Amino acid sequence: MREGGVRWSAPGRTLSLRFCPRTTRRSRFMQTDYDPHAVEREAQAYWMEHDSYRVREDPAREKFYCLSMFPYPSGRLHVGHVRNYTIGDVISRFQRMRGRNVLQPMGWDAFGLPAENAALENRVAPGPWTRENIAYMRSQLKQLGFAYDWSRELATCDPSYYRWEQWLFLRLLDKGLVYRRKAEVNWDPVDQTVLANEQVVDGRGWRSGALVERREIPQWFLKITAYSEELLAALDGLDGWPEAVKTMQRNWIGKSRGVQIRFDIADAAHEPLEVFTTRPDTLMGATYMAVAADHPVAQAAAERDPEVRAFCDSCRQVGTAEEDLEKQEKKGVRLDLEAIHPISGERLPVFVANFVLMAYGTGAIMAVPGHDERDWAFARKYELPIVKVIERAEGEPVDIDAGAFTDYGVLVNSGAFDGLTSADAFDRIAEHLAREGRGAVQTQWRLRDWGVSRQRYWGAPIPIIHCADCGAVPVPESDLPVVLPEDVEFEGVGSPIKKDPAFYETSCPQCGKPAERDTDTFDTFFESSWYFARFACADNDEAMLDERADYWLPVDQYIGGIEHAILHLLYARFFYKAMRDEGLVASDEPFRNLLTQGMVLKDGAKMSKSKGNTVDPQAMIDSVGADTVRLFIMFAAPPEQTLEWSDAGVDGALRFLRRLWKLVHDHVEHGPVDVDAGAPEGLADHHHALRRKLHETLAKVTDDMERRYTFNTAIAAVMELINEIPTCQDGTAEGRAVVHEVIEHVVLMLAPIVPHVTHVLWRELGHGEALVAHDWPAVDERALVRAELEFVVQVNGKLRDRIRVAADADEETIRERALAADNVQRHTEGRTVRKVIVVPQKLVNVVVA
RNA sequence: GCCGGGAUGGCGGAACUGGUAGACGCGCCGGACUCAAAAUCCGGUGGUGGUGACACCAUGUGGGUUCGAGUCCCACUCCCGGCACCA
Repeated sequence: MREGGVRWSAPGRTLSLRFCPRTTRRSRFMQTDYDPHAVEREAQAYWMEHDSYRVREDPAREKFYCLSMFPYPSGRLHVGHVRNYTIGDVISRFQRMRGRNVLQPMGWDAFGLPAENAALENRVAPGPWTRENIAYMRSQLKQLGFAYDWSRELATCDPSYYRWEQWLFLRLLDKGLVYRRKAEVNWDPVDQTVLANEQVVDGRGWRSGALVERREIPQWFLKITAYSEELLAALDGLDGWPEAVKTMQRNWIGKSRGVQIRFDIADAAHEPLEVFTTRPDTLMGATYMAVAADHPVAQAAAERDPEVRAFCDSCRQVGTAEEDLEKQEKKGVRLDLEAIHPISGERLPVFVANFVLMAYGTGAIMAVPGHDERDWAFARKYELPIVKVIERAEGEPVDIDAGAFTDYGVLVNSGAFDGLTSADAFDRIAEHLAREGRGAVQTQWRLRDWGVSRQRYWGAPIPIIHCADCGAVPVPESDLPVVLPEDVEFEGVGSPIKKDPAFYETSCPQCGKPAERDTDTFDTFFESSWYFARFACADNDEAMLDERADYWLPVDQYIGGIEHAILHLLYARFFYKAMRDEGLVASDEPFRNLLTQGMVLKDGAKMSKSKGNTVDPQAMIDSVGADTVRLFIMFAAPPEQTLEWSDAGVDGALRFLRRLWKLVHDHVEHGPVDVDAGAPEGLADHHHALRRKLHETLAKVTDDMERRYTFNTAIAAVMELINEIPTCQDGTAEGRAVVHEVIEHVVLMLAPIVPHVTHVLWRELGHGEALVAHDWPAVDERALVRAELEFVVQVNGKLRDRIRVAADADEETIRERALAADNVQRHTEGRTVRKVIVVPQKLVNVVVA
């Protein structure tokens, strides 16, 4: 049972001696000095012995699912992890004190590239390497005292985990949400292998140094685009998400309304060119066309013209990363074709250009250099005409020679459409084209389907068998999981399972003839797209999810790095909706509230081994203890902001905990406290003042922890409160009782942040029941009463004086007192008072001529 | 290149809804304790001028709105995150 909130002078209390430290079990004398390691050992032993963080589903209690993004087991925790997990732990512990049934699980995002790299470097297979890392990092998390329910731990590299995503993949395949097509990868022609984008450095393979080529291979895709509309619309309902993240996702999904226009080619036998534009109002300014290097028109031209062929080949000598493509110098080659403008009938040259992407829209564009910056730069370079067709509605006329004008405006040089606004012209031109059968209004999305095939070893096998006769055949459910062999030799490049007949040789489930398994593995975002659901029922080997998921989901608070704002969070949202439509979960969105933490920097730069500016949290835990690390990291900056690491700041945190320890020690050493002497009624002024400060602080800290998540200001407020304690150490029983109330509340308020030291201090304060079972204290409204208020007085917005007035003074009185203040008199003397603005509780501004 | 974010003392940061700029901590300076040092405790600490009361300047840069701007608007500089195969 929980001990109630701390109550002071409860009516009818007969025992006035609140505690007797000398008779408390275990500690006859409190340690004089703060010994973080002894304290942390004791607290952790208690939690383990009592299984304090094990949670069970309890429909009678309000649940709170608090989740931090699980780590990739790279070997050791880094400071970013410590920050992420401390934030999650503070929120979890706070919510628990608020009476919620809190689930805080932890697991391992265990598949991924680094294990393969480590395998090459150290000649350890990815499996054992990963599991060793997990064991070490788990011990680190335990040392940090995070309140995880370890019984739910999972690792995505375990077949008991990935079998269910193989199962779901086949369900989605069945449903038509999975398909196979060719798609481009980074190909290293020397190592004969596919490279990840990060393995392409300046266009070359990181190991071989060879120029990377884009190459097409067959891959599996998930139809995330089937959910484009819902993924976009549902963002509006995610009130608990940061605006910045929602904006990024909206832009990523990129819904746009435009017109698909057909341009005939002068050679009547030629297929027409289809383009998509969001600016049909600029159609009359189109002076040339451009197609992607992979566009059939460019490919056909390459057959005829060696120069075009060379250009198209050179376009392939770039990785697949959009950043690389966009940063290239805009180049093109003119084709031996002319397009016909659908309205003017003018002939337009057609280029193949490296800035047109086959993956977006139709792979062809109409270029309007007057009103698009890229088109403008390209036109300048190749001396193509630039025509102004949009004019500003008012103000200076547009100078098209200085640069493209991309705003909306009024049409000029557009024949029958002159004088229309851009918005009207959009509709009129779209109608015109539709009538002529040359175009139609269309919605275009930037979002592309999710390619999930990876040509790598250390991932979950894709449960498909390729049969010469039957094609791609799903592995029967009864044969799942397809287990990844872990006892492999990992040397050189290429995936071991692609060379392992024992893995890939099998028979076709349909016809029984010899067939081969798919040797690709899933993108690791696949695992991280549903792990949060599996934590609800990680032990179920009969089903992916069960009714426990209905109790815990959705996640009430998700915490992770801002770098996951788009990909991970969008894939997880998509997965959740797909799982919902499979009847696996009951809600629409996986994460009700999202907190995106900032990076941790050292000397103004991201920590990295190459820069040699890393901080190892383990060394810190070893020297100053977990509580100090937790305290510093929460005090140094609010969670969403980048955090600048400071060793000096760590010392400051340790010093604070020593002071706190000493404060409690000295207080306890004084012997029992008569708490009734601190009854709120009739306290001396300075005692009432401290008590008011306490309850004001409690109100602020509660708000900071619950609503604002600004733990740095919560800690600062507690420090301020502690700094006021000496005002009441006056040797009176009343002062001592108030100080006692303050100290107990300080320990409670700090409990979510520094759980070990507060656990021990709470016991030293004479409580038989552990702090972990205690509720968050309540604010005593009676303590907040003030007789007087201070107002700041400004003259013309500059601070000139301060006045104290009775709390219930009316505005007229405040105004009079403000005008009468000495320094206000000096600044208003001989000038006319024009206006007096009174801001309640705060300030008076006297406006003079 | 495109999308998102940030910039406040010597440093990390505070100022929550347009209302006291610099809370809290670090560092530094001075003092106490000590044979001495460390640790600890007490006091001071944005800049300039003034013995002082005070005054002026100051939130990346330049403009604007307002009685009042760190906060809102416009333009720019630099830094950070993401860009679909790092996680």
